[in-house]
Amino acid sequence: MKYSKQREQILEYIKSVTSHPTAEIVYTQLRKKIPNISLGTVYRNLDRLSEENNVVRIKFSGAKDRFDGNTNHHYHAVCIKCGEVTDIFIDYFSDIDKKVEKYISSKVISHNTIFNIVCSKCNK
Amino acid sequence: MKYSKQREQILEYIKSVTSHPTAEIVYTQLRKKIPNISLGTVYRNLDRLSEENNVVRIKFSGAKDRFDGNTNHHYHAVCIKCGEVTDIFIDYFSDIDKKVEKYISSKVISHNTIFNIVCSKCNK
DNA sequence: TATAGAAGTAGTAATTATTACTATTTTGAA
DNA sequence: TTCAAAATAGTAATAATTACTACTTCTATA
Repeated sequence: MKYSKQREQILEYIKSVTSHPTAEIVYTQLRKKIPNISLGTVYRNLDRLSEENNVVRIKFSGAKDRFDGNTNHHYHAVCIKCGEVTDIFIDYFSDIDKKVEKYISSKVISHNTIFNIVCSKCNK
Repeated sequence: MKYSKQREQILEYIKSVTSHPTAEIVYTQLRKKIPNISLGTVYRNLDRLSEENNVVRIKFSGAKDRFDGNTNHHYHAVCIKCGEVTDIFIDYFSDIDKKVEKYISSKVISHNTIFNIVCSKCNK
């Protein structure tokens, strides 16, 4: 993989925030520094960076993909009112994989869980 | 809600299978009975049926939505090789919601979990 | 039973998120 | 320095779904 200024800046931006931005948000933010960067470049690089586990792609059902610079395992919670995504730093629930494995008698590789919450702001 | 032959047939089909079909699969199947049914009608009715909890919409990350005629709570497992979706009839893990609730001190409404597996066919 | 108008449909166009394409530019090993 | 491989900008294409519109079907009521 050859160096590029665009990819460096994309990674730097993703690592600097905890807001789980979409590709489009990354694009509009980076245009402040690299005015003629293209949306395709952002998509392509986020793709490659997540392939190489430098960022995490969070696929939400029915919504744009979001990206997370924190590659340590954690869960995500999404507010059903405002859509904000919060990190949940708790251990991986390996016991539920075992339970399911027993049920289907096939290998369980992993699980993806999103918690639907009402965030403190929206609860007022 | 007014009766329609199309909606009746869509519901009947969904209730008769356990294959978790996509809207498009429902469409191609129903064309055998109602040759000029339109894809938009299938989408609209699956939408309404799931709004009214007569069917369950399963939103997979990065894949087409699938529909399930079984409205009793259960989990789903998807084979990472062939994409087949299997029902997992085990109790809802309410304890993990409580754990997360404690962590974020906001109300947890529910969680959505998909298990990534290798099905028995693909394991050979 | 006839009918009016609300709700539903078929067929098509539009939208949204993402990926693909292409001509040009950048990178880095020799 | 050079030059081919890899990356980019800008645009076109794709895929899933939703929206629109003219026509059809239901069904409550006269």
